[in-house]
Amino acid sequence: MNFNLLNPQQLRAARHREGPMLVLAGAGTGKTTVITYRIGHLISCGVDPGAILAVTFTNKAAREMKTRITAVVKGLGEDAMFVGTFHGFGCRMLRANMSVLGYSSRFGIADEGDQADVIKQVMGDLGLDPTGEFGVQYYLRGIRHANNTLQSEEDIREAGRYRGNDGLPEILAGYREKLRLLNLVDYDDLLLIPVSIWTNYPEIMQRYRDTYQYILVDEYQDTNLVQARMISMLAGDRKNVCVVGDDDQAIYGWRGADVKNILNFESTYDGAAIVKLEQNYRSTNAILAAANHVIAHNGHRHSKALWSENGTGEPLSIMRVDREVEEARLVLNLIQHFRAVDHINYDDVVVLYRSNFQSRIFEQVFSERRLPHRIVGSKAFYERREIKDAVAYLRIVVNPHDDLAFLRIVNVPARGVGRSSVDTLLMFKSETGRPLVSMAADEHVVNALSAKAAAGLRDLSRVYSDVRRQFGTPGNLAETIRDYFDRVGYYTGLRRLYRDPQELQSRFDNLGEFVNSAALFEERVGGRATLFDFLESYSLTDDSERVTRQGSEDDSGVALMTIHNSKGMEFDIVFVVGMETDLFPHKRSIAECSLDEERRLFYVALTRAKRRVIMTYSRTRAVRGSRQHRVPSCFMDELPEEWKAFQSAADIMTPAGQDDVRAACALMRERLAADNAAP
DNA sequence: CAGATGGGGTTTTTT
DNA sequence: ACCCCATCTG
Repeated sequence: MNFNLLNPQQLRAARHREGPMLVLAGAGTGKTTVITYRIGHLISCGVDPGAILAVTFTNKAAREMKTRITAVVKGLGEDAMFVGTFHGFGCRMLRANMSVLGYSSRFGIADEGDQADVIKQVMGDLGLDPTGEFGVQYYLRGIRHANNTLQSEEDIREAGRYRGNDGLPEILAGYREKLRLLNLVDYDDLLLIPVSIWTNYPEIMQRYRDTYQYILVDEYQDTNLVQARMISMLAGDRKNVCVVGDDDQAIYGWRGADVKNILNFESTYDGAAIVKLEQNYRSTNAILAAANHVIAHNGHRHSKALWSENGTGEPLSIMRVDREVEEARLVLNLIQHFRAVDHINYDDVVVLYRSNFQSRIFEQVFSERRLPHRIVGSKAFYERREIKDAVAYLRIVVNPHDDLAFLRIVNVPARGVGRSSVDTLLMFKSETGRPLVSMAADEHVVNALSAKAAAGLRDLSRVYSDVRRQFGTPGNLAETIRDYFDRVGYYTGLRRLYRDPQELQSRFDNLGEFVNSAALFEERVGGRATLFDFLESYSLTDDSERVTRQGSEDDSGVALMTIHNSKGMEFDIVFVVGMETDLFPHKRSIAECSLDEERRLFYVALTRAKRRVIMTYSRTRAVRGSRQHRVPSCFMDELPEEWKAFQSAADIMTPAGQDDVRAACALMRERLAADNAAP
C-alpha cells in the first residue's frame, strides 16, 4: 500500500481508526480509493478481516470494491471479509436465523411481479375491486413506503385515518400472511426481518455486534431508514461506522432513500469525524465550475466545491434543434467529428437522457447510420416473459410451496389447463391446505378435471418429480435445466407462440443466455452448485449482463443510458439530450416539488464528463402522438454565463485541415467495410 | 380453452 | 404511439 498516492484529505480518511466518520466524497474525488485504503490500513494494523463489514448498494459496486481491496491487500482470501449489498447481507443473516421465528430458512425471494400477484389475491379475498379507486400499484407503493419508513401496522392504521379508508392495513396483513404460506420473503423483508430479529433477540444482536467491529457503508446518501437502522444497530455503542457518500448525488428519494441519513449523520453519531473530498480527478474546471454553480441552487446540503488540476477546458455547449430526429442526427454528426478529429473512441462517449423512451430515436438513427452503440440497462433481462417463466419453473422445484410460480407455468406452454381447472385446483388446495404442486400430483384431484387438463397435469407432474430428483444431486445444473425445459415442452411451446422468426430467435437467445448464466454460476461455485444456490444468486445479483449490444461485435460503442444509470461512471464526452421543461426536470417532479432531486440528477449528469458536455434540446417534440412546442429546461439558465455557450454544430466542427480529411476518409472506409460485412 | 381485440397507463431502478 | 392486461368471441 502506497499512501503517497493519496491527497491530505484522502489520507486523513484512510488513516481513521475508531469512532464514527463521515466522508463527503464529491463526484470523481476517489472515494473507492479511500475505502480500499482504509480497509487495507485497518488490516495492516492487525484488525481481523472477518471483523470488517463493507456494504454497498449494488452488486457492481461490491464487486469493484472487492477487486480493489484484493489488489491492495496482499494475500487476502476471497471470503475473508464481508463485502456485499445490504440485501445480500440481510439474506445471509436470515438464512442463519430465520428459524427463531419458526419459519423455514429455505425461503425464496419474491420479486415485484410476485408482490403484485399476492396483493391481487389478497384484494380478491377482501372483496376489493382492483380496477377501483385503489389498485394493485397503489397498495404496492403503500406497502413499500410502510416498509421503507419502518412503520408498524399500528402506525399505518393511524396514518390511514388521514388518508381515508383505503384498507392498506388489512391488505398488508393479508399480504404478509400469504407470503409466509408461500415460503417467500420480499426484498424489503431481507432488511426488515433482520432488524426485527435483532430487536427481539438480544443474544443474536450481540453475536453480530461482536463479529462486525468495523463497518463501512458506501453511497450512504442512497440508504433508507431501514438500512440506516441496520447500521446503527450493528454499530451499537462502539459506533465504528464509516459512511461515504455525497448528498449532492442523492437521486433515489423516489424509491425510499432518505438524504437525511447523510445530512444528519453528525447528530446521529455524536462526535463524528468529517472529511470532505473536494479535489476531483476527472473533469476540467469549466465542467466543475458549472456543476458547483448549479448545485448551489439547492438548500439543505453539505457545501462542497469541486476543483481539479485538469485545466480549464471548453465551456459547456448548448445546442438547439427543431425536432427529435435532428437531435439524434446532430449528436451522431458530432460524435463522428470528435472521432475523426480528436481521435475519441466510441466507448468514451455517452448519451444521457432522463427517461428511457428517449433512447428510441437515438437507437434508430444510430443503427441506420451504423454508429456502434450500446444501450445500457434498459429493460432488465429478467423482466422478459420467457425468463420469468424459466425462473418460475425452477422456483417450484426448490420451493414446492411457491404457488405463484406454479400458477405462472401451469399452462405455459398451453396444456389444456385453463381457468376453471385452476379454480378446481385452488378449491382442493383450500380444503387440504397443501400447495398446488401436490394438488396437481394427486390423482383424486386430477380425476375431477376435464380429460385434456388431467392429461396435461399428469405429464407436468411426472416431469416435475423426475426433475426434482435430478436436481437433488448438485452439479450438472445447466444441462438439467435445459433437459427440464425441453421435457416440459417449453421450447416447442415458444415455437408455436411466436410465429415471427426474428422474435422467436430473440426469445430463444434469451433463454439460452439464462441457461448459460447457470453454467457460469456452476463454473464459479464448482461442482457443488445447487439449484437453490443458483436461484438465490439470481435473485440477489444481476450477473446477467444487462447490456444489449448493437452495431458492433465487441462491447465497444457509444453508450446510451439514463442519467440514473450513469452514476459512478465517467466519459470523455457527455451528451445530455432532451434539455426541456417537463422532460428534465420531469413533469412529475415539478408537480411533486422535488426539483432539488432533479437538480442533483443534472449535477450527476454534468459530473460524468471528463472533457466536454454538450446539451441539446428540441423546439418541438411528438408527445403521445401530437407535435408540441417545447420550453428549454430551466436548468440551463442555472449554468454560469461564463461557462456556457449557445452553439451550432458548425461552431464545433471547424473547417477541416488535411489531417482531418485523411481521418474522415479512413472513417469512411471503415464504414464501407462495416456495410459490406452486414447483410 | 385459446387467440384476438380493446382500454388504460406512461420517470427514474436495485435488490 | 406503444405496451401490458383484461375481457370477449370462436
